[in-house]
Amino acid sequence: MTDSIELFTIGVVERDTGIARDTLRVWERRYGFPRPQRNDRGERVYPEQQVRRLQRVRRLLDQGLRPGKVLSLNEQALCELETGLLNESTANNHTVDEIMQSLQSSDAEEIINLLKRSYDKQGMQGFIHDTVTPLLKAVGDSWAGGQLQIYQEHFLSQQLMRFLNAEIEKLQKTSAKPAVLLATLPGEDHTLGLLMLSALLSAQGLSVINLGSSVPMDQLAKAADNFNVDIVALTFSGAYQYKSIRSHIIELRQVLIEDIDIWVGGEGVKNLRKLPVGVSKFKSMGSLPV
Amino acid sequence: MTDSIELFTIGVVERDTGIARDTLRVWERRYGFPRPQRNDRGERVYPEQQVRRLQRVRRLLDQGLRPGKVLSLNEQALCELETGLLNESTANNHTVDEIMQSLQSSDAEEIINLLKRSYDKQGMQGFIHDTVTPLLKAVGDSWAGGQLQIYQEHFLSQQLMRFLNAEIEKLQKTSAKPAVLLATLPGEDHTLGLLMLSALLSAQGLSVINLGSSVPMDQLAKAADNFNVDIVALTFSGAYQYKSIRSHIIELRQVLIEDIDIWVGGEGVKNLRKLPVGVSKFKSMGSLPV
DNA sequence: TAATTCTTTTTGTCTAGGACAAAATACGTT
DNA sequence: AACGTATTTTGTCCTAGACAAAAAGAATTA
Repeated sequence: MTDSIELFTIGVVERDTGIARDTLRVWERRYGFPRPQRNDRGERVYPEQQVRRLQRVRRLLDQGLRPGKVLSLNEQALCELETGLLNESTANNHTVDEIMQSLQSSDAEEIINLLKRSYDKQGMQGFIHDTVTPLLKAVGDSWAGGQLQIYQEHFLSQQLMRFLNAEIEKLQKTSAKPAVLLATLPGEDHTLGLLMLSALLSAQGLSVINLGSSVPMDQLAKAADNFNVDIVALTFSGAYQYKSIRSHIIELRQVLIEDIDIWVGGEGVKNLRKLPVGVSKFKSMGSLPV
Repeated sequence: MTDSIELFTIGVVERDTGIARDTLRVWERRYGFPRPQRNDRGERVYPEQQVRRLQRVRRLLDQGLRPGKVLSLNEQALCELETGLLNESTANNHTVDEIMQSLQSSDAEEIINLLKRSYDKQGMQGFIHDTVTPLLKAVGDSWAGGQLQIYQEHFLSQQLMRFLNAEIEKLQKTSAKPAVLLATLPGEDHTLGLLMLSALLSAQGLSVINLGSSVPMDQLAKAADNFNVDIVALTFSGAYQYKSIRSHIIELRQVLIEDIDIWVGGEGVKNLRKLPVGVSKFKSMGSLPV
């Protein structure tokens, strides 16, 4: 085998980390990291280790930390920061532990079985609240701790999405009322959260129209109008800045007909108090303002 | 209302056309198109019309034409070139027409019914090949022609995803062989294509592990190893940087064990000719190299 | 305590035109 | 027709500065 370390060009790193070229270069200039080698042409080439670290950095940034804080850290400080963000709320949950174990051993079948069993036992509300939510949290922590590969996270997401979609399909009632329009605004990619909500609402007999992620506001308004819904529900992940969330909500309230209620939820709106009239907040997936 | 034309920054154009910034700039320098305006900061801003044309240009490049030929053309010559290459494949398809109509009138129920009926009649292969694929094409054309709202496209995507996921869930067989790993590389978001493929393969009795979109290559290799699959299948949409697809495939071939076959498909690889040993291409969703 | 306003700092995106290798084409030979 | 070589085409990467949008901090109001 070769003992040369694998090296990646800036284009590859851009794709694999989701960080733009220009940003990679300016980070190097400002914070001293990443510090790629150069090939014979004088072009940046990034060793694998730095790419990995960039992926970890990105994870932290997605959680709301700022580049200035994260990028100038050494390895040890970065680790501490990561573990510091681990939520200790790992309330013992047997099912979650089992699923995590199956995930570690790449046992696809077992994961599916465990999910099904858990759902059959708990019903939709319990399943989402007591299994899926803590499971996702456990996955996030595990990833930050380096015990989980990205592909394992992807795999689990896909399994969950398929499972939820399949159940929604079964639950779907025609022309039930009230009708809910579900979406996230541009910049927000968390499809899984939407699906969870969609499943919950469907289970409660509501008619759900899920538009998926990254729907521009004008489109949202048009859709609400044309589908003739009673409620528009949005989710905001923690990465969203609360100030812009507020203004977005206000804007949406102005665009929509008064008759239509607005529901907002997700980590991003947790600390939001005063809301415009006609806007409700659901704190957890369990407590919907139905 | 404002009568000002909508203007897009180079970053947005990059996203919407799949053409890299640097490429957009160098085209401007070399061929004189695109020729964006400048804002007060001196930055390029592209009028909507030029973005549309860039998308058309991309289609032509994807069909094998070269930038030097296409970019220096005037509007009329471009049109002639396009009509010369027009696929006459707009075979009348009643189901597709019906669905498009329901989409226009925002009739959610009817869409679902039509999909189900079509699937029951045709089976998975026929459904994907004769309904979904032409439907997506129709949606694309309709969108390009400005007759369809973004939200309508989103809505249809969600319906299709749910439907396919539900069917896959039913079809799923445990420990069937051979096993296929499914994913797209980073930068490629077209989840729906993956789902279609996943459904087809499942219907043919294969065991499918779908990792979803944007999986870094190293993760793909690890996953293939840990899940012990026989085949890795990737899809590339037309929006993918066509130049880089080949090098990606070659890279993947080097990373994977020889025993594992590689399948590639999607609009992006349509015009790819020479492929490395151990790499197969499936042209349409119907013609899988099983 | 929570929302609003103002100021300062941080951060990502954009610019220029040159350079160069990889891919595609054209040409010449067996 | 198949292959090797020369030429053209084409995409990606470079530098270092600029600047607005976003976020944080400070001060004020309800």
